[in-house]
Amino acid sequence: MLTSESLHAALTPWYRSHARDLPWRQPSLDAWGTLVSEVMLQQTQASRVAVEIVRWLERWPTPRDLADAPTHEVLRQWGSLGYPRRALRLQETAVAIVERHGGIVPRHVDSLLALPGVGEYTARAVAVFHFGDRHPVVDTNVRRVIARAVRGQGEAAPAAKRDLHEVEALLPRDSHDAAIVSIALMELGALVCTARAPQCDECPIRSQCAWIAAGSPPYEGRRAARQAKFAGSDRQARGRVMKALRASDMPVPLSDIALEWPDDDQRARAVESLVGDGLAVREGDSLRLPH
DNA sequence: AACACGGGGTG
DNA sequence: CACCCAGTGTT
Repeated sequence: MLTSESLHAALTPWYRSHARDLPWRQPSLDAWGTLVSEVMLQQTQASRVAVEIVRWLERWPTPRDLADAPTHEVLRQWGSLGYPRRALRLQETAVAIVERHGGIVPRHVDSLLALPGVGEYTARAVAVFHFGDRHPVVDTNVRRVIARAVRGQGEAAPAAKRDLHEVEALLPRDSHDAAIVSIALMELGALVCTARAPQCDECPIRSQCAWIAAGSPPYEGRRAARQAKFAGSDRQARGRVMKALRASDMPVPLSDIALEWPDDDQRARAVESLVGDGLAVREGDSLRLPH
């Protein structure tokens, strides 16, 4: 049986001895650095973010710095981290923080949630990991650990609002202890209770795990949607166009873009959607990054 | 609730 | 090669 007390008791020493040394875990990191890290970590692996976050914060250490940067440089620096709309939203967030909060990252979840590109996960991650407030922080790792340890299921069901309440019920009363439980649940999901081949032998909550108790049965319930194939997709086409735009200091002729992605219909959709997203600007017969 | 949205790591 | 990744916004 797993309680908030037993969970905290098992996770705290495990986290202390197993936590990875990642840039966003430096106690000296400020709220802005934490926020930028969390945005980069949205759907991008920690190992890749660990490299880029350092360079990013050296270049734009404060919201004001990023707010004042040329957008084409922001998109170039974002590079191949993926989902470049995040870079646009991050700069918009920097502007919003300057305009609405005097350049200071807000502390409360509601204010954080109001920032572009900041959702349920990111808002709480900043409020908890930087400011030390008490909130459930639910990412894909936490959903999987809870699915197994509490519900005895091999994988997480599709994300839902109820996940927040389920995790909230497992948090210790003390906000500092609650923050440790949250970060440790995420680390456990990343290192031990993994999606593919969980290392149950190494797990600090093995004795409390409902999935182990049930004999580790295969998952029967409704699965979260699988991502569509990337190769040959519209997403890949967009990515290829963006890569060409990042590589050039000048507007890129559409005829050159055609060499990057020969399929006419798909290329047209990619260019159209990138322009619509504000990631690219048409200039005559060329395409360029926004200024 | 279901999709679109990058690109790379991993078994 | 299939699956997965510290999610968010839109429909």
